[in-house]
Amino acid sequence: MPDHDSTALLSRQTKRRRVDIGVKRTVGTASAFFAKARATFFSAMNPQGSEQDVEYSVVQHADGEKSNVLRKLLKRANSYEDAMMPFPGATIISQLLKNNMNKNGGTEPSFQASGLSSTGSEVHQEDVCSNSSRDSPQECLSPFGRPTMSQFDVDRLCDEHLRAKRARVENIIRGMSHSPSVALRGNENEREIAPQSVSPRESYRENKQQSFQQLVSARKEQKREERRQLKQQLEDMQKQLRQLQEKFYQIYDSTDSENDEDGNLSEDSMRSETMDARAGDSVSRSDNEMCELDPGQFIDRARALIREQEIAENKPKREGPKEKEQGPNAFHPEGKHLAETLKQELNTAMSQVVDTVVKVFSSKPSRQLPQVFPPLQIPQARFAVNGENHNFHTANQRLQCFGDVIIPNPLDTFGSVPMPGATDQTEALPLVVRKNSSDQSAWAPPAGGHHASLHQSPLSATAGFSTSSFRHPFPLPPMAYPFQSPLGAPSASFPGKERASPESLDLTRETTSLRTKMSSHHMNHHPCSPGHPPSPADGCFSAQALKKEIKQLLSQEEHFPLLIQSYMQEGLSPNHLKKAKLMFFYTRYPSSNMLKTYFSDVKFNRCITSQLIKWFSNFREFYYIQMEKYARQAINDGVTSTEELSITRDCELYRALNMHYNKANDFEVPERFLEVAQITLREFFNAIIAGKDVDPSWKKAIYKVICKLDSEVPEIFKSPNCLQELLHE
DNA sequence: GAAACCCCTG
DNA sequence: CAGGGGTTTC
Repeated sequence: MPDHDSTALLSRQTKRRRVDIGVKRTVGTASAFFAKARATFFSAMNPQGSEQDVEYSVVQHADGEKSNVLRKLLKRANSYEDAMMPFPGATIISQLLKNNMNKNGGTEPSFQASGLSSTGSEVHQEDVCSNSSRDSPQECLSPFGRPTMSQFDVDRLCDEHLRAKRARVENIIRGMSHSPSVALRGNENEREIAPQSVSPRESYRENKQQSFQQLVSARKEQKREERRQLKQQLEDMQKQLRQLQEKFYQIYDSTDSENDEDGNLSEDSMRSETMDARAGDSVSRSDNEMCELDPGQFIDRARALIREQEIAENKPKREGPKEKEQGPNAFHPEGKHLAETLKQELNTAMSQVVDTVVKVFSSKPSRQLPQVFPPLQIPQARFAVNGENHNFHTANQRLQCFGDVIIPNPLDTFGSVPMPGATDQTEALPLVVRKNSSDQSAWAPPAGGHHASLHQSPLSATAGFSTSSFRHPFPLPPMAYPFQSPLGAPSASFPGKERASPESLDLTRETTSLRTKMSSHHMNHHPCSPGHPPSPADGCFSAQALKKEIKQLLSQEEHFPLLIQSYMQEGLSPNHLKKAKLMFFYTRYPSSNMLKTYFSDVKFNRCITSQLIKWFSNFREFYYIQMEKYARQAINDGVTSTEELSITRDCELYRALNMHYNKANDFEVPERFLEVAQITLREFFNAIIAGKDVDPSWKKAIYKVICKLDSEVPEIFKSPNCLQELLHE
């Protein structure tokens, strides 16, 4: 027997790994992480609702400003905390007292408007006062501008002030630990403590104010704590972003070492090519601003690139022809284009990460920010393109060039990013996680629209469009994330999904491979903007240009073996499974070398090999089970001669097999398979008739026969796109 | 002893 | 279809 199988050890090793790699766990952890961060974030930011409105209006409407979102958020977290705590020793109580005194002075129009901005020095004063008011009461009062009081007045006021303060402190404590109603009763008690300090009417007003202040204060304290947590989490995110940056530049350099010394240079050169003066200015300024903050700088860079891409998109007339001419031109050497494409793709993906992080914070509108914080529309804007959209092309290039391959995003190397649960993903993920047809419910975005399919195209998954990536803003690493293209049952499985994105029908027939439709579907249907119907332009791109670029890319393979290899799929997709099943019609016992030949788009490792072998092992298992079953059935039916056993395309056995390996029945089963099946059936029949089935290993003899009946698998199966070609025939 | 294979289970 | 335990083969 040839070495068909290597499952035992390999699978033992790899399967354990698969279990550890579980997507769900990663999703869940990341989800929890960011949900927490988001909650904390909003809690901390809510007090500044008005300012935030402005901020996120900018985020939504001015793409140019989006680049700074995260940095601003980080900055705000800091500045807000700074404003609240100008001095480490400033106690919350002293702030509360200060607020009360401001109230009494009638100088505080609103908490948000002036409470923070005007408190710096006053808080200090209050702090000093609370610590040393007996020694220098005037200092406490000086902010109120009454330096000419007599000593008696000063003493009296100070005394009153201290008593009132004590009462307020007690109230504050009560207020912090009781409901508002309870706090109100506490205020009433306070009147007994210091009834003589103010008139009943004033006292009532003051108490009212105080109760409000207590609520505000308690909330402030709570928010401060949350803010602290947020800050910590943001720091963690910064750290992760820094690592992303490193990886980014690492890849960046490797893809563009031709004319660039480092990532900055290459980026600058890119920018100079496509940016106009205005945008260039802002980006440069942005970059300068970000020099102090690495992750922020990184974010800005990624976003600036996106912006320049968008700017480029707005000039299709100028940019399109230019792109097309540059390929053949000497101005752009062979491969430069690919490098550019890859760079843009990298940048796009990076900014998706950033967008996703921001979106995590923005996805859950808070009470205070009901409408001013809509979901970002970045991805859609980015992919709502015309035929010249380079970015879209690059996205599709990957999908097209490698057919059903899951192209690991260059961000793969972010596997080292210490995301919780995101272990070193170098092996395949769960082989075929879901079935195409039976799992449709998983595809359809739930009513909410926010828990869209977990099955994303590699593009959308890594680009941060999807809920899945939404849950792990840092793209699920290398993740040979199964590309759920329903090629297996195109006609059957599509309608339901297409309903959600009918615009994908706009795709030109030329490129309407089902896979392309799927990719388009995914891109159009990212849940980032559930309430925003995708633009009809989303699915419209130039098939010609696409094909051209695909050819160009393919022709450059030999120049970029490493790049191409890095774009090879690290996992097996449902389409690979379907392909394997079709191949089973030709070969029941493929060697591992053969598998490597016919699955050349897969980056083979032990796991992949064993996985494929296991697939065929499972195919054989089903095959032989059917044979045995049918043979026994024939015997029971009174068949006595193998001559009576024949397999036609009408017989039950064939239908069962066809249903299993060719479910959609869109592949014409080769005649040879019928012959082999018939031989197998007769082998089983004869063995059973001869009573060999009493031997526990009686099937082995049959296996030995059948394994010699393998025939050549057609060359077309060596093509990564063989499914499209086969099914179009 | 490792690899290949078989068988069973979920 | 994946996983794992048991058995056989080399």
